[in-house]
Amino acid sequence: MTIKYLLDNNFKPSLYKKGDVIYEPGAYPRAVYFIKSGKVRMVTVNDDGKEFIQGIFKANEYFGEPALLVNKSYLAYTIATQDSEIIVVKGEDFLKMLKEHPDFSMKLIQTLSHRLFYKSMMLEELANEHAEHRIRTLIAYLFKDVEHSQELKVTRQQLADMSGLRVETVIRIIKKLSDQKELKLLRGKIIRI
Amino acid sequence: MTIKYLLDNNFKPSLYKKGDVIYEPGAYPRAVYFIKSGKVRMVTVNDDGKEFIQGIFKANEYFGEPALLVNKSYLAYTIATQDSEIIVVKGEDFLKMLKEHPDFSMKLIQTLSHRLFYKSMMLEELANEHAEHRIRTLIAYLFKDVEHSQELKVTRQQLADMSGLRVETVIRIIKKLSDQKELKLLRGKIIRI
DNA sequence: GTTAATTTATGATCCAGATCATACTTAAAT
DNA sequence: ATTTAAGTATGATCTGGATCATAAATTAAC
Repeated sequence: MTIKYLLDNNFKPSLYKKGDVIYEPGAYPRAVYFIKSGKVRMVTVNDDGKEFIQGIFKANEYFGEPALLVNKSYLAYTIATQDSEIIVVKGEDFLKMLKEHPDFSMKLIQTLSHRLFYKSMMLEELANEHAEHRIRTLIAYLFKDVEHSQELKVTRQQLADMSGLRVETVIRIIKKLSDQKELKLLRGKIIRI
Repeated sequence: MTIKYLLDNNFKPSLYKKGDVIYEPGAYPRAVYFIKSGKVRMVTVNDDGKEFIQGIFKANEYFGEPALLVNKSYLAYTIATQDSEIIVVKGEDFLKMLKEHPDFSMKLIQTLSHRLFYKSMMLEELANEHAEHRIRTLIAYLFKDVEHSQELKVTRQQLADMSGLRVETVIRIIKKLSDQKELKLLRGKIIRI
């Protein structure tokens, strides 16, 4: 796995504290970021300060390549949502990795394809579907890595920031879905049935 | 360029007539589609029949790889918007191309990165911005390959289908932008100032 | 274990943009 | 050159979800 490869090749992780900004919009990309431990959120923020969550990245994932590869400045903030160890791989080293390891290159293509899938799905939702449908789709998507009768580790605010809705709306819809037995609520937590 | 490579290697284009459906949602991906000539639109359609334009592809571009590479069925329809010659490259052949031509692999990574950029930008718009802002951003994006005082070859309906708005709303906003001299209207056509 | 900060909850009001309806203009088809 | 279809235009009404306000329940911090 890639992180191990990097550590074996003497790349050192940097420490980011919860809340630290890793990069911000407008900055010129110089590196790709591999998460050894921790979690980050990638968000765009509009003029009113409203956040939209473009993605959440956790241990063993990486982020920041698209901007680097197309040589455009970042669109989003990336912020550590908990203390994290992140290996910052300089652009040139990343390109070398791609060149020298076709299997990694292939993996990257698949990763990018997955992200495109998610974004296409959400675009369709935001463009055409009403609040309830959006939340249903989003929850179904998030439930896919959650066991039965386990909880979703996501707040209503985060669901709002992923779906383009407001917290109050999300809260009302979750309640409704719970009434319709599509999910369970346990002390506020959303539980997969 | 890739199309030339394919033709030189004896891949033959298929003909699709205007309106022909190249693939549809749910179908299992078996190929990647290279456009020799013509144009296609990729659209998702919701239960009410409302379309959302996920992308427009023209000569020398290709489409359909993400679904193939992550091995998931298609989300969208792809429809020829004019008579088109399209080289249908079977999955295995496409994978072979990727393996044998690292430069192509690199190009693909960049292409996917570009598409991600566009989708991230539009997600932010659909999630957080009002109609006028969305249309401004979208038009600015489309104007980037349009000369000064040249027209945008896009209808109001298409702008609506790319922005998640309704035609009437787009028409009203375009009119307003024209009043504000942000663009010119010539017999209905949108002209870059 | 107590205080502070998040998160969840719920009602009341408001408004941007959807929807409906109808007409005009431009481009395409025959 | 006409008919037909597609696209643009504009007013009137309606509505889903935003916004505002206020409080209760959890969780985190000290």
